[in-house]
Amino acid sequence: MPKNSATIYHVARHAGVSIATVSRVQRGNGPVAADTRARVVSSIKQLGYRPSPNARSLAASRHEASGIVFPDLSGPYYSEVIYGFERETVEARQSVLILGTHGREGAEELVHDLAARVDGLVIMGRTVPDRLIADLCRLNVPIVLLARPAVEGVDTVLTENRNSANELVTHLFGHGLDELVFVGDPHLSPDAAERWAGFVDAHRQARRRRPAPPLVSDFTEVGGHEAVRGYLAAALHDQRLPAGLVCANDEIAMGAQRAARELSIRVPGQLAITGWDDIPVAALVSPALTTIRQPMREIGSTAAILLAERISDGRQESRHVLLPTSLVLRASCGCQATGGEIS
Amino acid sequence: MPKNSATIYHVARHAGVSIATVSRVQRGNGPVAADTRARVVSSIKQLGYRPSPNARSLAASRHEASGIVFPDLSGPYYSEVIYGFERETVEARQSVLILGTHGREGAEELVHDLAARVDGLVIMGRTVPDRLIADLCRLNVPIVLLARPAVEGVDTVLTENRNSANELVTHLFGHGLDELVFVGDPHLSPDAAERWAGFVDAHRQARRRRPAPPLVSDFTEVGGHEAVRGYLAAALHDQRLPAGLVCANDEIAMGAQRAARELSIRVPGQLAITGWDDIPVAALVSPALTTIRQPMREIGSTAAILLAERISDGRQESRHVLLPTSLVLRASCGCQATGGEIS
DNA sequence: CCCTCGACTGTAAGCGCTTTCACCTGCCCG
DNA sequence: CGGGCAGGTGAAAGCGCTTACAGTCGAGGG
Repeated sequence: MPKNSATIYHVARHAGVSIATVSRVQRGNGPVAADTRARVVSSIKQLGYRPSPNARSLAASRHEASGIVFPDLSGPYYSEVIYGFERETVEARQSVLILGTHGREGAEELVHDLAARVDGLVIMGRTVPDRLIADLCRLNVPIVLLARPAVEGVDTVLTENRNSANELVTHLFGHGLDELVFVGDPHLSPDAAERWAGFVDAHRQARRRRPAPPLVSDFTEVGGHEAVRGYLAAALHDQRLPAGLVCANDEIAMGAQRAARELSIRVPGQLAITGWDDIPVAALVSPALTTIRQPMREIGSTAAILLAERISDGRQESRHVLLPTSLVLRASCGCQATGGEIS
Repeated sequence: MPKNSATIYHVARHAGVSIATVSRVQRGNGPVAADTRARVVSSIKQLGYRPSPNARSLAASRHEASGIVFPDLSGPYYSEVIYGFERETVEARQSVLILGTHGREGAEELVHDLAARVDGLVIMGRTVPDRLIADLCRLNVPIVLLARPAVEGVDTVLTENRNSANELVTHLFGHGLDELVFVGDPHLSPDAAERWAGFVDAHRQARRRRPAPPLVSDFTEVGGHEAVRGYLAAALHDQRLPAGLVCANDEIAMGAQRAARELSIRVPGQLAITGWDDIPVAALVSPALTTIRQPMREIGSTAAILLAERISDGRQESRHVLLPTSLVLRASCGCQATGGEIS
């Protein structure tokens, strides 16, 4: 029973060559005579040799791995981004390390640890303080930031927010919906801030009254439900129901729908509700959710590609990718369309 | 500008000690005089030293990392399991590597690679062939299997399936629902096979006619929708609608609901629909889905704990954990309850 | 006063690889 | 027939750490 796997020395001895030759065969770089190669290859197979990634990393000072850092790992948004990232990264023969900070105490230390184990890092939104980013940059760790305004020296992947929000709101105005309320917290994420800005833009461009301040909610279904339920109950009491709720993401919108259902408010009859992201269930709920589609997997895969460029091609100048979004019109805003889309 | 981070040698020189002492201070094991320690600690801080995980792994032959392998990374089920796993694993000061096989060609090689980078592996269901598991066992890689029948020499985490399925079906019989159809593919996963078995059990125990064979579907919403839509359309034509659909997971059930809606079949009025897993949206759709709750995060965290036991405590005998599930009664089976639960 | 012992500390041998350099063939060309 | 030149190959120096093992030194006991 081979206690632990064979090393390069075992292979070398078995094939009657030096470890240098084994290394060359296995990496496929240096010149090796055909018969020698055959002998070594056969030994490798017989002994079931596989090089230790650790030793290799140490000697070559690269890791063949990249990491991705999230504030949290739950919910469809993150999981889809990870999906795209993992797929692309593994395709490039790199391992994937993930880390959720979960608002932990020692999060910064964990990120540093992670950074020491990978060739590059993708970091989501405001997961970590700017100082940490700067630290890592100074250590020459390639970094790609997701959904976070561009920073000097690192790449970023963003999705269009402001114009799409404008477009969405303008569409709602077109339905004759007048008083709209934004649900979410612009301070909680750069994305949300942009969406709120676009919301305000649309009002200004349509020469409407300045909209009410955002109905503050975190980005969960439960948070959205709670905020919206309280708000709608009061509005119902005052007989001043708004015409529509523009939610900062789909989960809030789902919570809003639930609140409306509980209060017997018809959607979209009495109240339009829109979301953001187009998470998989948005199309399945009833009424189906009008929302802005974000290419979530593509965010992940784009980040992976940018990172790979930095790592292998040694690109230095920073790139900033802005991915397009699309307005997905469904029933919840008052459209008859069940799945129609306008890009 | 420090090109790359400081090594143990830099710290040693800076503090005027040997690298052994630095190592001792930093690992906190060997005896070190208080003042020496202070000096070294200060140097470490000043130079921003952090030990290279690679070098450490190589020297100590452990990785301080564990890996998790999935067939796919999309959908709420996997993401929740990963959530639980990541959380627990990071808590134990280990890094987390993830790998999705996505039915790739070189998947086995990738798993082997992964195995070489971690201290232990969690593997989901039938993601990889038995032979690979055996290979890894032979290499002394600690392994925890998820949702997969126990195998000699490795740990497993399972959830209760058969009895719960029985209980669910019996409940449906209680609603006076007679002809039930199981939707899913018992051959695709051990879990599904058990659920089907429980479904059959319930029929036998209630002395009913042997149920119709499963309506085959993969585990996605789209797959479920397609299978169910075709089936229901035909059933509608023959005027032989079944009383209920027992879906192998919630996503299939969501697809089934959509199909029913499209065909104007009332749920639960004309057709009861149940799912499995209790994914977050199950409670939010309308009608809310009756389902069996699986403790998804707990599956992940339990796996992490078992793995940690194997790794650090060096436990040898294999353990098999069976996690309980609970029947969650909602509207889609005909219950009035909106969120009631029976454990 | 010498020896023993324990608390510290340093030396050095790996861990398993990559990579540089030097060396050794033949072989071709002048 | 000698020199140059590749293509092959091996020796060896790291990569940055951990960890025996071997010192060193002051204190305490015989």
